[in-house]
Amino acid sequence: MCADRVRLADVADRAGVSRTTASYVTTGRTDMRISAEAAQRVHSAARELGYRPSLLARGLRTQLTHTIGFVSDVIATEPYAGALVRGATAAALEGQTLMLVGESGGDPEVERRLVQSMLDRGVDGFLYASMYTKQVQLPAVLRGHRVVLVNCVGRRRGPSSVVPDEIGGGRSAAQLLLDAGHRDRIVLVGETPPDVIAGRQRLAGVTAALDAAGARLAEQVDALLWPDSGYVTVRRLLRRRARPSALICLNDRIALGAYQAVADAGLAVPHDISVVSFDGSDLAGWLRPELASVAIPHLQLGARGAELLLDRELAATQEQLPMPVRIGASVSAPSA
Amino acid sequence: MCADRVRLADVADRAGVSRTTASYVTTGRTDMRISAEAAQRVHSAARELGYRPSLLARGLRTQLTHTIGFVSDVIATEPYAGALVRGATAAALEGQTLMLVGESGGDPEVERRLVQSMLDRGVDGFLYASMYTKQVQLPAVLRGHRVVLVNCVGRRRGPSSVVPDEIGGGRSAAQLLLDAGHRDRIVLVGETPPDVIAGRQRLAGVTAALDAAGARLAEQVDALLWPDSGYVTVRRLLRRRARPSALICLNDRIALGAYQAVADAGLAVPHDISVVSFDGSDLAGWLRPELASVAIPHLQLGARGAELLLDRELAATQEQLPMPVRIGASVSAPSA
DNA sequence: TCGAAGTGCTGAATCGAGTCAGCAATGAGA
DNA sequence: TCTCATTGCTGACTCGATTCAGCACTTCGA
Repeated sequence: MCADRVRLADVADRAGVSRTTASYVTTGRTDMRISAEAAQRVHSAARELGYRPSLLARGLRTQLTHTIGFVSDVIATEPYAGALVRGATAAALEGQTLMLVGESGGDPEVERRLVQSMLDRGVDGFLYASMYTKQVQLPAVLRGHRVVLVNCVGRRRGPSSVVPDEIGGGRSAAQLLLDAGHRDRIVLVGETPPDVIAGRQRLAGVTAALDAAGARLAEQVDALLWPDSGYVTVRRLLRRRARPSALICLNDRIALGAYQAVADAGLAVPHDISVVSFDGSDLAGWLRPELASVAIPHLQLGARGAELLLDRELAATQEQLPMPVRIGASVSAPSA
Repeated sequence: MCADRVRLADVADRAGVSRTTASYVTTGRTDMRISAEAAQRVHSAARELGYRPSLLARGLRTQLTHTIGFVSDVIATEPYAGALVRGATAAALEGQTLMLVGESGGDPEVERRLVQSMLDRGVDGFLYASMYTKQVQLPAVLRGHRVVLVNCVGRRRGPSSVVPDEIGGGRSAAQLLLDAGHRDRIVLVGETPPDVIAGRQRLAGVTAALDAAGARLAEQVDALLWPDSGYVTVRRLLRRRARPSALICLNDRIALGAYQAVADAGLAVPHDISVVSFDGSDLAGWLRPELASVAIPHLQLGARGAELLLDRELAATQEQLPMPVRIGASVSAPSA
């Protein structure tokens, strides 16, 4: 590319030392004895020439490229999950490391090619992320390599993983409603399929918090994780004789549908019905009234994942990050 | 990393040829004469051993790493722009190339470090993207390297660039309203600062299309590109004696604010007022009625940018991609 | 005065490929 | 029989770093 790259040899020449000495100085090794004067000369030469070591050459020798791979199923479809990538790149950069990004779209064959391509480039490790917190089967190509799972967990005691504390999140959501005085007319809206951990754990957290307070979940109604499904489901709920006093929606898009259904029914949030939700996406802040939502800490998930991966000794840990509550005006005391 | 990597030497040994011959066969060079039989033996050996060339070593020699760098100001804040990254990685992968991703957050110093780090890793070129279509000053470190600007343009005849056809997009938006019968009570909502090309060109396209049809833009009112600003602005608009018959919002979030203001005023979209917008984000599909929106082709921008970059001969071209119209139910004939 | 220990540095090998110049065998033509 | 291409292949160097073993020189104690 740039033919006139400054090499270590150039620095050595200018400093009047051997390449060996120059190498020891630039890499900051102290186990070899170098006079302070010589070290100084090398440093000056490097600065004057604008020397930057070729990480290709260095990586070839040291088997360390200071580059990691980020492999996920889908990034773009989950609009706000870009924050996960962002957190990871930022934390990686902090550790002088860059990130190769790839998306499989859920296709195992694409995933295999992707991982192989990254290995060909000598990556130091992998972040393996999924967009919904779920249990995954680590692909065979990744076995034997440094991997940190982000937003997903392996089957057995596999590699390290970082996930949101969904149970705690569920508790927080329930607590918001309990604090406002809701007791037994609370409905959870959203499906909880077996492989998606998030839903089941949130449900568990909600139930636990309600039980502990002597309250109870009136019902769980299924809904796909999209606005129109939330709309249809909540509209049906509101037509019943006994209207819920509060809804816990499994994500902000369902909550958007719920808002629309509530408005259609001539009711108002939170006066007639309170709503809390999960995601903590921008959308929550755009709705009127602002939606109270238990946030998925995307940025922190990515950042912590990268930190764990770059950590010298990678003990197999399963970390849970807190889900902060995004406060909103969508909760008030139950009416009627 | 994995100590037991299969090297070219292993393949050569197994095939009973020299490393040179093995190299010529695996890289598919034909200018050196190799018997079909020997080539066959090398291919078999490579397949049997599962040989994958080290792109580190190859890159060191050939100055080609099949890796590109993606540098942008902000990715995560623009939720749907992740599609841009996705399009770019997909197109790059198509060309056997992976992408290093970095975000400067708008800080020139971070940007410089980022670019340098990528250069240290021997990237073959750069995609330099911004999240709003604007004019940028190419950072000094990038000068002299292969660069394609994505969603932004340089000052003079600089490197190649790919941007949406914002003028055409403006035309499309206006045409939607013209077709529905709107003439002279159309208001454009959103600010058009000098450095953001998108806004100014959309305005130009809208005006051109209206003029051509003998219609005219009643007014342009400033609003920040967020829902609450849109809400406040549109609410003020609706209180006037002469209500607009249609709004052209500069993005979907402003349109969301507009929807809220319309509902608050006891009016309905599109019966009392039509709305078209720009972005074509998921949000447009979530609103009721669905929002007609002129889409930013994020996926195509990224993909085309990567294609241009990987193209052997990189002539300096300025490409404009069409902005497809996302149809919706937010437009109807003017009432009153 | 001599050897041992310590100091400061360097030559040459290595990582895993690509690449150039040239060598040995074969066959064709004079 | 003696060139002279042509065919098929290989040895040795290179990319730009890291790293090990060891060399020359001083200093110090006996």
